[in-house]
Amino acid sequence: MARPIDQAKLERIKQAAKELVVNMGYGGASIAAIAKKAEVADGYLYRFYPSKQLLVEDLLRSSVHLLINKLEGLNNENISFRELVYNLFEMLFEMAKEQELDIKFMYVLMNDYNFQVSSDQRTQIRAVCAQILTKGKQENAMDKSLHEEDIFIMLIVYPITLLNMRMKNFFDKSGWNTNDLTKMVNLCTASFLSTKNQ
Amino acid sequence: MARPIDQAKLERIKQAAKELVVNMGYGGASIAAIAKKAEVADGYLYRFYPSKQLLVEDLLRSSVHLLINKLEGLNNENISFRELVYNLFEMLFEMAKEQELDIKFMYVLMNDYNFQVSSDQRTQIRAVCAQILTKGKQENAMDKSLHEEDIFIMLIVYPITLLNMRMKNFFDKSGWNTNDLTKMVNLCTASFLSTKNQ
Amino acid sequence: MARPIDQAKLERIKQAAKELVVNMGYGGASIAAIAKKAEVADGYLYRFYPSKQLLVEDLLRSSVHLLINKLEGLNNENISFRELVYNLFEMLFEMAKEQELDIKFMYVLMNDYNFQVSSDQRTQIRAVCAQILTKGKQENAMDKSLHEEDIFIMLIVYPITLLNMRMKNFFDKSGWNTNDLTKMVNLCTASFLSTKNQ
Amino acid sequence: MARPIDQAKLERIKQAAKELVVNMGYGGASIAAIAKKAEVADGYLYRFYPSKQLLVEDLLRSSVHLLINKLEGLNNENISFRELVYNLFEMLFEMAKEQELDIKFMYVLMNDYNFQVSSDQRTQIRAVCAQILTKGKQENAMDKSLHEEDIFIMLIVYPITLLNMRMKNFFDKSGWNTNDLTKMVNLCTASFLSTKNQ
DNA sequence: TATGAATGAGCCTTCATTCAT
DNA sequence: GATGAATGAAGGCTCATTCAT
Repeated sequence: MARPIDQAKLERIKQAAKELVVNMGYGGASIAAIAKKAEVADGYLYRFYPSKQLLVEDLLRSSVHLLINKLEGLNNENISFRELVYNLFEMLFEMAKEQELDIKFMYVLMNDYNFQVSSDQRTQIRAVCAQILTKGKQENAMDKSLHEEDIFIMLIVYPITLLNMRMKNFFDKSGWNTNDLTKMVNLCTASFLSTKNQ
Repeated sequence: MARPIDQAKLERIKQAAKELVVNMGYGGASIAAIAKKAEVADGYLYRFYPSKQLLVEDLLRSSVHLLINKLEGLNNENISFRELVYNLFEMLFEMAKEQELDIKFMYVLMNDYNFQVSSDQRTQIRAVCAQILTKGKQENAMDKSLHEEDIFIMLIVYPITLLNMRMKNFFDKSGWNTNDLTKMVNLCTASFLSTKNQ
Repeated sequence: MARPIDQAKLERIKQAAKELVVNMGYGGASIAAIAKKAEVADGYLYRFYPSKQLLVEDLLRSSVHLLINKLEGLNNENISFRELVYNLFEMLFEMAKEQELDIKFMYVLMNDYNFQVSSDQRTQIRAVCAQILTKGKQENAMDKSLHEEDIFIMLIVYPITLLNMRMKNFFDKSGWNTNDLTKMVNLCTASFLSTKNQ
Repeated sequence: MARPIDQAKLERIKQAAKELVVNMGYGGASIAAIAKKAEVADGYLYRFYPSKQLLVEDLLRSSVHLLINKLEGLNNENISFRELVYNLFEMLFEMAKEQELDIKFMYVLMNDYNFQVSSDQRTQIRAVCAQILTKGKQENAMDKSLHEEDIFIMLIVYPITLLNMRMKNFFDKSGWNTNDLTKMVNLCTASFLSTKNQ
């Protein structure tokens, strides 16, 4: 009977919040700025979220959720370990293009003092890393001494960091191509065979 | 005459600012809190810095400067590439203990959106990475295809990230020891030999 | 046709508003809270009242109206002055039990700075007080020097204040009984004979 | 070395707060309005009080403290019970002229939903009332059945209510004089002899 | 008729910065 | 030089009110 919630508005709020957090940091993403960018009334986002903190937490959760889903999808495919790494990096490359905002957003918040990936999502991530670790060891593609955190760093942090360095032009390089992809896969898989070659 | 006193106060201000930024985030480190911790009047730091932003920028610059110096020092020693990596990581491990504040401070600010490593320091870092790259290639310890940014990521970002994961207890691991050191050196040097082993 | 439904809803709104004003204060009684408690849409009450202020004013008017009615009823009975006082206090005691809400509501709003008993109701109250005054003087139950406001204070403000002190547990007393009633009547009627006994 | 706190500013803040609470109610006394009236920067009062609530609580406490002091002073004088009542009312009459704001302020807040006289001050008030009660009974000026709360209502609430009615022109009467004083003393003392005369 | 989505003014509060002393 | 009193812009958030449906 009343007019229905305009989902587009909520979507614009989320989008605006993400963009502003990415471009100005959490502090720079003021409620007023978000509302203005979303072309929405100042206090409107409080219809959906009880606080700015929780809005951003929810967005982080969504972005991480997206990543976890893709990760789990890849992990369930019946492919070799090397292919897994390749597909994973390829997926991240694509995300960095098609969901650039999500990648940047995660990058910014994973390192922000006020935020943390929630403990249940951390558990999920850890579980995937553990499965990958097992698979890698079974295929002899991975040194016995490695731990989940090594997987996490090399398969997630490493590519995301590199992509962000490129996006920020940290070393006068920007963009990426198939060569980068191959090189990174090589570097990564080589790292996992560490002790074998010492 | 009054100089020594001033310097001590300035030093206290810097220390207080670092500690508060590390422990409370940039937003949580209010001028009033910094001044109180430094036992100095609220407005006093404006004798040295025109704004809070510039104070913190200066501190970041100092911390990065310290890191660059150590990096250059290591690079000038007449040692093998593997030893270089070992010494570098060892140095970072020690910094993480003895200058935990600097490590954390850099970590917090390198990813904060309001701050950036200055372009001249970025150039310096790049230069050191380039030298290390050259050395590594000369010694056949490094694949031809590698680039300065790979050096940077594997030699700087990787260990700092891991140390921070441990400090933040991301995967229920905290602290680090010599085993970690060896493992990391192995992983890192192996990664640099990537294509060789494919 | 739809009228009965409307009336029920309006009644629920009024009741909810009263309860919330009494329990949370004017500020705490938000339109949203009132609407929710009344199980009615947020904007619905604007069909009946142009503003929250006017809604509450109307409720105050009703409560005062109820009181005035009872007052006038008592005054028209053919009883002695002392009986009048007794019946009046008894009536207030009962109201405080059966229409606790109205008593509290009046108490809260009569002293709230945003509200005032309307001047016509003030006139009515004054008229009743004047009649009681006349009756009292005729029966020699009341000193010549007394004025309508003395009637008002002793017959209305005094018992309501006492009831509220009891309800608020101001002096570790709560509740009231027939003893209190008799005592109050005594105190009140005695006060009206003031100069006689000096 | 720094400029000293301008006590006049703090005083202006208190005064402005009191005036606005009295004239607009707690809700109407916005921080911005208080600051403007006090000719002081918006957030300045937070140097002295941690919140608006606590500012007003402090002011209430001061006003009540003033009243309690005067009450205790009167109670310690070696005078008859009737003189005590007379002096007390006279004192309130004077307060209502010279500290009109304090009287009004107390009146408004004692009935405001968000405030209460603190429990220690309530204890003090009760103690004074108890002493007066004892004195009155010793002098046979007071019925045995009376309680502290009767003292409080007749000696404090009654005159303050009347003064406020006059100040608000509730019944087209304003101001007060010696006649009122005498009349009120009579009424009050008579009320305390209630059962004697039944 | 009745709903509740949407608005935006205004609230309390914080804090970097200025400047009189 | 050094202090800290004082400022005021901006922040997050609430809520009475409007109006499309």
